[in-house]
Amino acid sequence: MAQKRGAGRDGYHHGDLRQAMIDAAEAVLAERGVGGFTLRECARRAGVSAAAPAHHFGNLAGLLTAVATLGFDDLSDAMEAAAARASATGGSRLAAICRAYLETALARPGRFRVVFGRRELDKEDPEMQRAGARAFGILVAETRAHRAGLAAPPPGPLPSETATAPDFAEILLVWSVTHGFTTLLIDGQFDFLVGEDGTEALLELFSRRLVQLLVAALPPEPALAKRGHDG
Amino acid sequence: MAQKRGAGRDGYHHGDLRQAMIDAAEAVLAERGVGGFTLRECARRAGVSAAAPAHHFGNLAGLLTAVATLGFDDLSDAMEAAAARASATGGSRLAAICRAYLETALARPGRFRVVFGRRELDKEDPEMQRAGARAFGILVAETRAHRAGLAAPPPGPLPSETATAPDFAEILLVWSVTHGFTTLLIDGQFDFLVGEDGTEALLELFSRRLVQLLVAALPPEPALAKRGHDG
DNA sequence: AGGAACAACTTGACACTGTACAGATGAGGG
DNA sequence: CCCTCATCTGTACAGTGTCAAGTTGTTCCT
Repeated sequence: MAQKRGAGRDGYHHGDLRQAMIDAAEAVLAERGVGGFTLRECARRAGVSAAAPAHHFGNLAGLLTAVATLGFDDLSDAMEAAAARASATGGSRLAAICRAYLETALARPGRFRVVFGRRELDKEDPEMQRAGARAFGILVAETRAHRAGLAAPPPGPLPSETATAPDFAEILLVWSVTHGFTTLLIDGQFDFLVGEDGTEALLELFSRRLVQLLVAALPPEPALAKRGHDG
Repeated sequence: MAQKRGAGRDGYHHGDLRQAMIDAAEAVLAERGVGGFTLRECARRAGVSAAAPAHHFGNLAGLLTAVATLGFDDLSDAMEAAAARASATGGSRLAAICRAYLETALARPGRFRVVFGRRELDKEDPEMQRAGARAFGILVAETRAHRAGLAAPPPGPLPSETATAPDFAEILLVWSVTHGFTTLLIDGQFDFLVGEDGTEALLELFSRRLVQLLVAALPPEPALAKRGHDG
């Protein structure tokens, strides 16, 4: 019974290999990065043979997909928490979620790289699709609420035809700025400008200046308040 | 003698293996993508043993670095050509280089992924540093010219202390938007919104709406005309 | 021209990788 | 109690990047 719940290993069966593999994957990503990521190394850390994970994840892509799902949900959690905090202190929710996006990626760059395209994932996986849609939904809702001048987005499900919405461009602009800066920073493209220890300064620059320019670039559209969600 | 110049293979020595390997690398990247990229496969296509490339590139990272250098220069060439075309037709040069960035990446997504971080490169390589600085320099110059209201950036070398320049944020904003949109599109993050065949529509959306919002977000600063380059 | 030095390439090996398959193991349901 | 079946092991295979030692051809010096 300690077998089914604990992380330990009593005998032949592991008990909770799926979770153990995911934990190991996170650790390997943190230590070695996505380049040094290996299925066999994860299995080794979980104290299990190289072929064991196949039953739980199918193949390498399956494990990475599970990690990516976690990554999406972490992104969502961080953005929601940041938005709530901003509401409490009277700050801009939209600016808060952009900053949270960047901070989450910086906290776990390996995982972030798994989420966004580095290696092949199983894009049909319903759990990952749900997690991805959730994160994107936050972006949509907060962008709309900002433009409508609302304090917070109204509750409710996301509209399904986002791609044809009149504010599609504004939404993608917010995502592009945030994702672009994050990616460039994570991948070290700013290193030749500020050195490797300039991350803190760049984070400040992003929060104080980039996001300000972005937020100012979004034309207000009070009509969206009516549509808001579900429109 | 046909040995030193041609791509053919007469005897023991190849003659121009370095270029042959780069060509093969580009082909493999185009066919199989960065995930299916392999040093041995490139060597096979160049008609050479697996260990042969080591003498020219050191290791895999060396070959990828050479490809990345090409990618940076292609980006620069495309941006310069687009800017010149925009000047001729009276369009916005800044908008043109943003679109060129996206189009270049879409034309060769595998190479673009090599340039921006997927696998480990030799970041100390002087040729790649030069190519990267050149591409970034175009971005800096065009952003400044745009804000200064100039038709084109004045000739001259780039200022060296870009990172502390007052318009650093504006420059990074342009890069972030363009790079972010490009990365998200290339990595298929928009697929769940518009399907896989919506690329053309997204390119239009980017050029007509995203870039417009971006360009409008950049506050004009005529004072930069004095500084411009070399300031 | 002859030979020596040297760069370019091959061969063979090693330690890895992901994955497939057959077999061992043990938990839980009838 | 035993039987089923998910889970895990062991082994194997093709393929990877890289290294060391040996071959081959060019080039340059005398």
